[in-house]
Amino acid sequence: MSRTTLAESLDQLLGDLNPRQREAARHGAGPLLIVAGAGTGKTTTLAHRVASLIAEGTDPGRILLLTFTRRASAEMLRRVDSLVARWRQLPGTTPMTGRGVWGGTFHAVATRLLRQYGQMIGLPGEFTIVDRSDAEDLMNVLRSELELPKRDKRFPLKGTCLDIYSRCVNTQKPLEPILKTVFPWVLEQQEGLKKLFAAYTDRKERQQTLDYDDLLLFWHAMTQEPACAEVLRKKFDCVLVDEYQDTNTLQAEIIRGLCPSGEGLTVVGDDAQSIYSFRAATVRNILDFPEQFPGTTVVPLEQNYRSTQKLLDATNGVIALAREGHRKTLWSNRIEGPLPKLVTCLDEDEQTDSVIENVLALRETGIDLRQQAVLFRASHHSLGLEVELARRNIPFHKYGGLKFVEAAHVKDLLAFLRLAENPRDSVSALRILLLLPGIGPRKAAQLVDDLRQAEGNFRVWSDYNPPAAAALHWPVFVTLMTVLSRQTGKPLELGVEIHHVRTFYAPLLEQKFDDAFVRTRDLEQLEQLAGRFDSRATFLNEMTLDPPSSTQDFAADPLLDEDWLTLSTIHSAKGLEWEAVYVLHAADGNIPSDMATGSEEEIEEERRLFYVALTRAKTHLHVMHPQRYYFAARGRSDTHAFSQRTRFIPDELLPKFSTVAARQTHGDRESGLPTSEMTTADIRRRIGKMWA
DNA sequence: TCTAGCGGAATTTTT
DNA sequence: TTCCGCTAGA
Repeated sequence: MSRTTLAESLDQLLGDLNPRQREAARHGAGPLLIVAGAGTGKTTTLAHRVASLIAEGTDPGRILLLTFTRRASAEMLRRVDSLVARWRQLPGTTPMTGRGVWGGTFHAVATRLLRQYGQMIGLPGEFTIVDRSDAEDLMNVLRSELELPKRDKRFPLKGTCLDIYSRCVNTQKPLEPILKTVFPWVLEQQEGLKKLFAAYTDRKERQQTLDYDDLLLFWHAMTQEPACAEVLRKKFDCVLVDEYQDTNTLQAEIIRGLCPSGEGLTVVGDDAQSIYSFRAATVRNILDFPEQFPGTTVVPLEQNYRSTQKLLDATNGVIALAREGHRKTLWSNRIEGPLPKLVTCLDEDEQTDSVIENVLALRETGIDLRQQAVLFRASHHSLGLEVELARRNIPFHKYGGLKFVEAAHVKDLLAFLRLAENPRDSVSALRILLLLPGIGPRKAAQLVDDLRQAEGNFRVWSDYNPPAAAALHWPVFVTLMTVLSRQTGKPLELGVEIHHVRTFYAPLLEQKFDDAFVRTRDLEQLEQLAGRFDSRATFLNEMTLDPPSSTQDFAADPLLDEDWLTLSTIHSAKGLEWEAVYVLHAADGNIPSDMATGSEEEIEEERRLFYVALTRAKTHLHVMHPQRYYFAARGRSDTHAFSQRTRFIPDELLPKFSTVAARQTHGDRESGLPTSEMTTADIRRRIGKMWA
């Protein structure tokens, strides 16, 4: 193909982009930083860049595309694929495909690379990954083995220990400064913590498990070791990183290890949307990128394609009050549209009613539930709304908060499979053994040790003489584990394996939980889901790295044509957009959260979080502010406190919103009525008292 | 090994 | 207020 034709075809491929976006997509090999404001077509630009790299002859298998979530990765790869398909139809182009691009989250890519190259650093290929709560359990076991709580009653809890450990690893800083700045109240426990962390590292090594941090840590180690680094560097020609503002020190160092000079490196992000510092992400990565990589080209994207100008005026106003950051003012061609609404409600019940009324009203005008979303700071903020939606039969899907796989019964079931996959996994082994009646921590620990000495052959357990309470279960259990371990006979299909586990586990589940019925259904669904995976190892991998966010996820496929409303934490809503967005609880204490008002940095992060929430909306934005909060115990007390509107919308920003009271936003209510001190919630509470 | 009871700490966001 | 974890006693 001649040069001119290639250039012309590329022009056609990039035809939909604006000049800035095109510059980013066509940029050469030098380090590139795309500062992309909310809704400025970041995904489009990145997808076009990848597609045009492929069009110009880069092997897709030599492109690494790191995204923040699996959802974002799938979307990006889908778009690359369709762009490449379009390019193929243009005259004179050679056949090619967008398939084979290395895409995924840092953790997912790390897993893949470690399975493939881990042997270089002595890592066995069949390691298993433990999730956060498994890691906590292990921390807890070691904590008591080392008798740390005994020595001093105030030794931090397992969760805190893991937080501290994780922060050290992810910031690549020693324990002491971390304790001083982030966990000052446990400074005295420094020695104990050091011992604990050493034991934690040892134990993971012995049982061939990696936690989330290890995935990054080991990948990082490989990029620092000259021989390994060489291999990894040669593997990729181009590395592209999405949501760069939410990477932490370790991740930034991995990137630098892969592209020391910045050659072939593209990062995209928006410092105004950095919301993951609790995971040790640091905005400095994006702010300092040009200094880290001399010769960086910075391309800012400021034309917003998502929202109306009226919404942008308000969101620009909110973020302009931030203390620092790249100043940029987003603008849009979409002039038409309503002002964003600041809706004051008497209390939470009225907030719920108002949201539902408005959702339904917009649906009447042709905006499906799928194009609307309700966003909130903390997972439990949507509880009241969920109850009411369920009562009214309005389908919804909730993202964020407690994951399906974190539920105890699901963890139990997965533990059987984990142990079969990796008999050294003592956390899973302990978990299962403790399920059996008559077996407590002591016996369980002994059995785990026996298994370790027998090098994972489950038949050592058949010699064990169980206490009477476990007599019935024990032989069945040993047989089950022997079969699952695939040490003898023909391996079973994964679905069949899960079925066997379920059969064994059912009576234990009955005993352990009051709501056994619901939980059994979850496990049935898990069995169904397993059919989609080609191996047990992949299945366990996926369940740890990219767990389904709710049981509804299972149903999502067959019901794709059905309409449902999205409920999501603001964190989980990152990168997404809807026609209409409702932000719940825009009151001080919730936004910003009381938990996060300790320092100015924290408050600034809450402000950005609020900004992320607002900028998800394309046309309709409702910011809800309940004025009254009741103190917990329903029915027992009607004491309440009045709330302040979120400090992120101070008086001077009010003109950018239309301020309405919830009761006036819906229906043919008569307006101008006097406001009673009593609300429906009061009445309900009063009635509730009658049978309290 | 299991359970009841007591005292004290924590309460969010996620790979 | 609730929930967690430790301890004591059966």
